Amino acid sequence: MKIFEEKNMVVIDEVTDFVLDHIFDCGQCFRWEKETDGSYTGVAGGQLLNIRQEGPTVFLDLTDRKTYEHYWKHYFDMDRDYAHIKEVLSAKDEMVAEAIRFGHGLRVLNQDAFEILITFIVSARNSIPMIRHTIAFLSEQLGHPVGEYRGKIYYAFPTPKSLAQADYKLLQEAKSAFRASYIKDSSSIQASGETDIYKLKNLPTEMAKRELMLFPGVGPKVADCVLLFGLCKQDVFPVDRWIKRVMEKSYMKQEVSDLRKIRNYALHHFGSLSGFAQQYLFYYVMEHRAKEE
DNA sequence: ACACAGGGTCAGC
DNA sequence: GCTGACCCTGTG
Repeated sequence: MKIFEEKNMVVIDEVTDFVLDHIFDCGQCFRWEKETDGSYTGVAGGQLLNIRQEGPTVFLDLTDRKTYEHYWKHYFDMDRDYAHIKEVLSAKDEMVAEAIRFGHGLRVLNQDAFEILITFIVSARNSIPMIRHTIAFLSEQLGHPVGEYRGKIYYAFPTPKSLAQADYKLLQEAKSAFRASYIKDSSSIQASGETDIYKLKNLPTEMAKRELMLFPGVGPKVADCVLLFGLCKQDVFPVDRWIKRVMEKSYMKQEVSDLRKIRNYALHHFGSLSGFAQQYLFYYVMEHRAKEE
């Protein structure tokens, strides 16, 4: 992997195990939009970025390499050896091996923990297009502008304080529906400092999970997503309705109503790489769901 | 038209 | 431990 600056771009050459379509389409993030030229534009950590890929070469629309080194490098998890992860997981079973062949360029992004908390509270009993809509609306209404790109203004994700103080009317306009009070109350907890979600990164996974589930609207599944996508914990296995189906069908060979049993089965099977396995499997089943039967 | 499902969680038994 | 309700939108 080589990194250099060229024509006001930061260029990463000879990248491996990296495909933008897999990364942005696998359901871990909701704020990247695909442009007509195939590039993606989005906001993370209060920063605007346009990024595109031509085979093994990735172009980031940044004037300064330091911005990459300081923020985006970690965001895209560039220091991790995905070839090794894929090799270890593929040896576990044929189902995950197939999912990895399909989503071979997937990476688990290191996203902002508070943004992930609110986003996955919104995700409960919701559809992906509606989640994207609600998060975009809240950012436009409550987030501060971070820049303009191709004539469009982009906004940061709202702060805990701004969401805690938001009118219910606005949260209704955002179509957050019955999740409005969860958004407000969870944001209040973070804003008041009653619990600092960012400090949970330093706790063991199980302890951090218990703390997360004290936020209203956060159950076992959302907590696992916050741990995986926002707190750098990979020994988790978020079980949603899609993962439930693939685990019942391809692994446990029976219907399982207790989601904890599915989670424990997967954690035992995939070990410390469970979070990566979950993402490969989720992306695979989501992209194949329409074709079944 | 209208039932049903969509990255679950919570309150009430 | 189970069960139903939850708000709203897209789909057949």
